[in-house]
Amino acid sequence: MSDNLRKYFTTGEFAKICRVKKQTLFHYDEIGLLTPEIKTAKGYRYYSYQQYEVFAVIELLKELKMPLKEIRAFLQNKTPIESIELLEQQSQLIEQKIHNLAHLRKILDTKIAITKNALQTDFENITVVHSEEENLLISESTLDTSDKVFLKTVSNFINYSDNYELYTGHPIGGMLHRDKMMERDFENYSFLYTKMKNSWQGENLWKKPKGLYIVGYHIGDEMNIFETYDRMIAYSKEQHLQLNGYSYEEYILDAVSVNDLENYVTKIMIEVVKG
Amino acid sequence: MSDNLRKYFTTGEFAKICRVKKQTLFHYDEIGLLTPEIKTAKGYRYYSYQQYEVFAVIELLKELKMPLKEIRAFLQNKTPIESIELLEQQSQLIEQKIHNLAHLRKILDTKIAITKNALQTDFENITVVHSEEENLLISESTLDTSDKVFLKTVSNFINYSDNYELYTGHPIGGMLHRDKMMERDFENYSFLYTKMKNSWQGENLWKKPKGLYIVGYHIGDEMNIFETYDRMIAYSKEQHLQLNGYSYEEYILDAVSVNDLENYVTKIMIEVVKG
DNA sequence: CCTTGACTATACGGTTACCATATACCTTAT
DNA sequence: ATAAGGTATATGGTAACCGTATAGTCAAGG
Repeated sequence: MSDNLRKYFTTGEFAKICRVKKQTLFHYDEIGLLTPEIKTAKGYRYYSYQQYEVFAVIELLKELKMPLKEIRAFLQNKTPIESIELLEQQSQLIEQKIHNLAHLRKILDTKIAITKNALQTDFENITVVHSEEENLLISESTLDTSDKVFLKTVSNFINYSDNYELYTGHPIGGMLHRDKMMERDFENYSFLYTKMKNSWQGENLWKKPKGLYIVGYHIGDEMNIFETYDRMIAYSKEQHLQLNGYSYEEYILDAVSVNDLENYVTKIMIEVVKG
Repeated sequence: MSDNLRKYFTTGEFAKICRVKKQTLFHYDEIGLLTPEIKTAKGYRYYSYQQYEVFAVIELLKELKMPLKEIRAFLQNKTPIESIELLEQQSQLIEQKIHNLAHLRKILDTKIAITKNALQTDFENITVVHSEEENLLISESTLDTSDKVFLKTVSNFINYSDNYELYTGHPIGGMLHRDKMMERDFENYSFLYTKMKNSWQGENLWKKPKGLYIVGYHIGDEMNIFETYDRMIAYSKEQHLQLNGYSYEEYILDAVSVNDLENYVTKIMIEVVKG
């Protein structure tokens, strides 16, 4: 190795330090992102160990999803002040990302909890349970709307809950009024809803009342949900319970945890009173 | 719209809800990741609003850098138990990512602080400062080593500090012994170092002693660093200060914040005693 | 000094997850 | 019935690489 090549890494060595493929360094050289400090007449590349710092910054910015072109533009043309500005922006961005990841984690944990719960449930049994008050986020009314308006409402609802980071992993359910149930108009939901953390206060909030609910599970296509409603209504009569307010329907096993429509499970909770 | 197409979104509508391009949904259909619930004879796609939940999960897993193929495999072939397992893994993974991002942020903030500091510094002035004890992580000895061994040591040092997440954004500096300074053997570092948080305890720790240091700044290529050393040594004589222990050299402006080698700035701190 | 084995560079094709655009077709509102 | 606007398919392009083949280079040992 000629004298002025001392203390320089070859591409392979430098790649090992950086924990990337040689290819990646070739690529970075090609696009002018990170060129070796020395390039011999024969085309051999030599990197100084100080260049590792540059590589580390590239990696960092890449991790934050900045395109290589932008990283190059930044590295090629900057003053210390511009550099500080960019780095401060990125620092902020990291904070946002952490926040976002924490939110994603909450969603995952909710989904896990719901699925675990479903696994311990006997879907054949109809039961009566006492439920505490719950906070629900609800859509605009979807009662007796045209399909078009219904879709618009769904769309608004999803966007709203996404915008305000209100989606917590709980499924989007439907509220069916007792009257519609009696009319066997099972698809005519009054509202869509999704569960909120109990502390949340805001617009479009619905307090699902505390009290007695008949709980049943419908397995398979929602098309046939009337079958389960029939069983539950029959049960209510046996138990001398009167339907009251709304029925709350939500998937507890869906495409995320099972394969076929036949295995989907919808939980149905109908508000009732003794009488 | 035929009767059984009611309450379904077209590709464009669904794309809007999902905040992606239609193209993306075409793509997902093509690779069998998310196929619309209904496809007419004419090839028109219709998505149910429940499919949004599936899309949301896909997005989430994608965010965690899972390849679409794997997401598809997961969605196509699973039991609730497998599903829970995977989601729990991902939840863990998010924790790691958050941890990692927090670390990246620390690195950024350190670099910002260093650069800001540099901007307020007059590089022409040589000063004497009293410095408190500092924790440094140091490499194996690089004194009088061959170039090859030196490079191996650098490589080990970088890997070590990366492995243990000890890289905090502080530059990798060099420690030059007084004797080598006097011999004008300016490239013969005894150790490489990088600054640690003061709380850190572990192997390869060096306590940079508290006491007096002559501080100077070298602008440009390190090749000519002897010029700055000469000025500093002359200054030490004027001030009746004796060189003692080591000189600590580190970049405070490098390729990350300035463009050309000529604008790089190396901070030099030489341990001294009155005498 | 020459050979040998390990390493290097270049080139070319392939991959993933899309985006843009052109063309032809379909739907719905008037 | 027609126009406006939305849809599907096809094709080509992009980013940031990875894999592999080929040929050239280096450096250590005999």
